[in-house]
Amino acid sequence: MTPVFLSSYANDHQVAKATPFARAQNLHELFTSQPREHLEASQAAFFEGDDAKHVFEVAEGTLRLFRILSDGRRVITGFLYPGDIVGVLLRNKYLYGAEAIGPASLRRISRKAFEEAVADSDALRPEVLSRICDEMAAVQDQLVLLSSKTAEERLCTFLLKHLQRALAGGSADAIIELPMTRQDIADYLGLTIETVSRTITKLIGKGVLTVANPVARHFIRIEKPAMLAHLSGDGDAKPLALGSLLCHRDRLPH
Amino acid sequence: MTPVFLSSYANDHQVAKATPFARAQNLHELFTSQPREHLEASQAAFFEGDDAKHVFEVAEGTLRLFRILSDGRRVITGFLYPGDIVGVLLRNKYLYGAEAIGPASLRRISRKAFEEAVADSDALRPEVLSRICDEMAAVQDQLVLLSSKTAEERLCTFLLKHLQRALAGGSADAIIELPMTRQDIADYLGLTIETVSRTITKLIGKGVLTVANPVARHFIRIEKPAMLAHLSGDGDAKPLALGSLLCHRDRLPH
DNA sequence: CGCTATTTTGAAAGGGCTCAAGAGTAGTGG
DNA sequence: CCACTACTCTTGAGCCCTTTCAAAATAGCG
Repeated sequence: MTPVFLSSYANDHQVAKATPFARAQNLHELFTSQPREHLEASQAAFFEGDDAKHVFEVAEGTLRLFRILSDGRRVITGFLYPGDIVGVLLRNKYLYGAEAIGPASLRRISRKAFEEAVADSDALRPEVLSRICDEMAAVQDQLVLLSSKTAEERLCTFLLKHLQRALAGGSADAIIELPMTRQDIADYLGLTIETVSRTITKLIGKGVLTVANPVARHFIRIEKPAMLAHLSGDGDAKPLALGSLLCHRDRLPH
Repeated sequence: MTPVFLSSYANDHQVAKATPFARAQNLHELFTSQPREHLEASQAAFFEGDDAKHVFEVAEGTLRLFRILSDGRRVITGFLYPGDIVGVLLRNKYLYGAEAIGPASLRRISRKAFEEAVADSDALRPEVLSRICDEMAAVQDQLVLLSSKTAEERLCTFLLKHLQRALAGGSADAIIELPMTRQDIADYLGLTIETVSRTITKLIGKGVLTVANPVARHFIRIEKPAMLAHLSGDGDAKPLALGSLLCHRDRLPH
């Protein structure tokens, strides 16, 4: 929550003239010509309830999306990583706040320009839909996690997702970086910070993971990925096998 | 889970020829010329993992959207009411199953026809976006509910939402119908059926609501709407006042 | 009226929370 | 270099809410 905003910010209407958004072949290109805006740790890009006037793309760093409840509690609804776009799926107000976990930078264009570009482009629309699908799928998974998983399952699911992201990103070893604090993880998983800490300790005890000591507690090495996956509770047994087999005849024909 | 599918089902490619979807002024019109398909109680329209070949509109009744976990537990991710459309926001497979709570009927068109109609119509696209926004907002709210609300708050939130739906629908009195079973409510709120039952009993004890005896337990009269709202935990104190006021200077300028 | 499914109620156990203190990690300045 | 402070994280003990297990009551239906 420290102040000061350093980077210069160019009015996006000027930029809009210079760069014909209509020619963009993918959403990323909409942002490439925009100036990078830098965020300090804990600095917010916007708050819940702000007028949603811009769409942002994360250039560097990690952001947290959060809502503050009336009793002061915070719920983290998701994290944003480089390449992620935020601000698309809403009416007039942002549904959540977004703030940098560490130093971060992003680019923005106005919602108006974004929507016009998407409306005019047959290439962009499917990508928007595709990203929205991913986002919805992620929120649904989170919903399942919160409604029926234990603390250990939640944490393992969380770590597993990060492991998959790291491996997909080309990382050879099973070391994952968790830039967010324990409190962030707790608020994301619907637990307390104490439970997160205790559960990590328990997983270390089981030999599932170790903390990469030297640098910080924010780097974790997964020693037993298979066990992690098993403990995550996302059934090696296919979730839908039962329903499909037992009730196949009850389905509407097609 | 009883079998038998009664209504005749016309291949939607034939129908597509007869009705030019491109002329539809709203999404509802896409379905009006389609035959109604009837569902018995507990009969599924589709299951999680099925190829997502159709988009459905609910004509009558209530459906539940659910996922079955590997350990057999069920999570209900939402309910569908008349006028709701399902099957839009996904890639190739349905992310959840959908089954009728009581007798229900729906209309369908192929995803291909739906997507073509939407792609061709400047009138339809905003409506799709608008509905997706609502859905995302609802899931986000559910996420907050599951991650930080108590059993009583969850149930009150649930009842309040139904009350608002009933009042918005023109219902003069504060009686709401809950067509779903207690087990459905439990699976939706991330609780057990016993806790749901006990919490309702407690709310009756507080005078917040009464059960409309004659017909069934599925009709509930809200005696103290204000208290219900208060107990729902969605703060009469604005959730974002704190963040907005304290940290206004930390936000990115715009 | 009897059968079944759903709901309610009761008692006991458990998992995560709360409260509280201790340990490790920076960053600052003498 | 070492206090000093501030912050994050870990660990401990007791409690509470929800779950679990079990049984009774009520509703739905042939």
